[in-house]
Amino acid sequence: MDDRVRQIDVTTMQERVYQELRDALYQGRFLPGEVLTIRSLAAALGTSPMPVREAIQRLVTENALTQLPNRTIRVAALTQEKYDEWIRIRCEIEGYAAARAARYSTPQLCERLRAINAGFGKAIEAEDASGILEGNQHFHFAVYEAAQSEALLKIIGSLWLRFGPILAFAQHLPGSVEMFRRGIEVHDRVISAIERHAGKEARFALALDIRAAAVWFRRRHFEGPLDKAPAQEAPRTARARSRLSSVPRFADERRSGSED
Amino acid sequence: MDDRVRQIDVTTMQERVYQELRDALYQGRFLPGEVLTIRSLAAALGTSPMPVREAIQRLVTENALTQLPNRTIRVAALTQEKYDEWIRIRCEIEGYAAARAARYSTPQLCERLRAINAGFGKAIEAEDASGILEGNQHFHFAVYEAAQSEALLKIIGSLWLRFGPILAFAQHLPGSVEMFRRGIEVHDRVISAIERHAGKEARFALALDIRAAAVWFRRRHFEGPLDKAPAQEAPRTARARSRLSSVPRFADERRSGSED
DNA sequence: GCAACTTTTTTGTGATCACAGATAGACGAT
DNA sequence: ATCGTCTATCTGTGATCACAAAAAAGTTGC
Repeated sequence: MDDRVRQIDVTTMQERVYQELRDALYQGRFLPGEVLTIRSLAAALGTSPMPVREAIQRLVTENALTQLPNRTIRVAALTQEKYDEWIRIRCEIEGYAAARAARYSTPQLCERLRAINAGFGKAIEAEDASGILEGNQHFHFAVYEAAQSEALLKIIGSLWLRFGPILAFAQHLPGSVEMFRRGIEVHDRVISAIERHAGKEARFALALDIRAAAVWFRRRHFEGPLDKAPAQEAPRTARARSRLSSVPRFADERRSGSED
Repeated sequence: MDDRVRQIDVTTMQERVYQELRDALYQGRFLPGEVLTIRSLAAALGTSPMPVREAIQRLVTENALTQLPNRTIRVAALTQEKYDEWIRIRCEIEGYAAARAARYSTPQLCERLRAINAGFGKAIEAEDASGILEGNQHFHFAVYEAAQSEALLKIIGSLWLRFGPILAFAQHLPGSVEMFRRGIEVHDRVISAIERHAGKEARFALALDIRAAAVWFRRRHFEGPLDKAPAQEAPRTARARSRLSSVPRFADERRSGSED
């Protein structure tokens, strides 16, 4: 009716705080284990503590933040066991999303995915660390959106939230570029499977992508030297058995007479 | 040190409010779509509005409650599409939990599951409506706990939260006893698969259990006459194809050239 | 110099207040 | 009788206050 004024933001303060904290976590602007205080965040955001505490509580229920018995709030820090646990869950759920994407796939979707993956490749060649992470996220969520399930997307979003602070480390680790470069091929596999409506293959390829990155990162992060510095030289090159045809598996998964 | 005093509850008010609301939702004490107001809940709980609003926000992020653009809070109501969507996700995630339970299964676990299922059967024969729901929940969560993944258990808990208000309807629908009686057999299948460490079978059987109940309920609830009364006579008996050997499927799942 | 104690500050939590938007009911004009 | 308006009430939201527990800093005694 009247275009002399623009639409303004009508969302609640709390919602905006929540989104801002969420973005910050996604992008790794907070370190794992870092302590957050309501008042200091409120000051930084320019609001009163009120919206902040509600936003924080929401993030605690999503497991993105942890509340110690002291009631101190920290950014969730993953032990190796928890890490493995969440990775397996991610493979399952995000694999399912990929399978559904394959069901609903269209030529337009595949074209879009290829374009995103090409951009991902460009960022890798340019060694643009944050661009790499962004491109990877972009690709994955393009697949998940194609699953056409709002509920699923929301669940996956809260899964990713846990890995944001950790991924921020990854970009500073040596060899990450080579790691992501291999990711391009796996992404291509995912696209190919989606294109052929091959749900099972899409699921497998996507789980492979998650697993490969997870195993790579786990080796540097958890099994490396125990210094505090997160970006030390990782001595081992360990290129053995990094062909894409076999799925890397965690230790306790070496077949126990069952298949899953 | 001093046993003249007992341990008291040191959790925060907000946490207790959250748990209480959660229990109420689980047990179907709130109707789907029911409007909740902070102040009236606070009065009913005997606290100030403060802890209530935080607890409510948490439940909103879990999708157990919905916040309309008016900012009114309602108990989440599922459309048929959303219902189907969530059921499929449940099959996937809870099926995965069953597969993991099969991996870690012990004779003690199977014994326990059989005992729980026997209790479930007793409640059915006694036509004890709330006992039936409780027994069913008990069985399912015993399986999920056996998956030995805290993270997974939490996710599943929030999935179930959405179905609490709906399940409360189910117990008043005619024919629910027969429905649950068939559930006993499926539970037995689940147990058998877990006992044999057959992950794939456990996953399948558990998904079957969810699907069978979901399809049954969907028919009465969404496809029935559109009167407001939730517990009217369901005219159709529709016993066709209710043998346990075939998985009931939703309309859009009749194979589209892909498998998932 | 170091340990134990005391004081001060900081932190999360709960209650209360203030306010704007929404809702419903009463009232009045047509 | 019906539609619109106006008012009174209710609801969620944000800010501020009050308080107890914890942490940090300072102080004292040996």
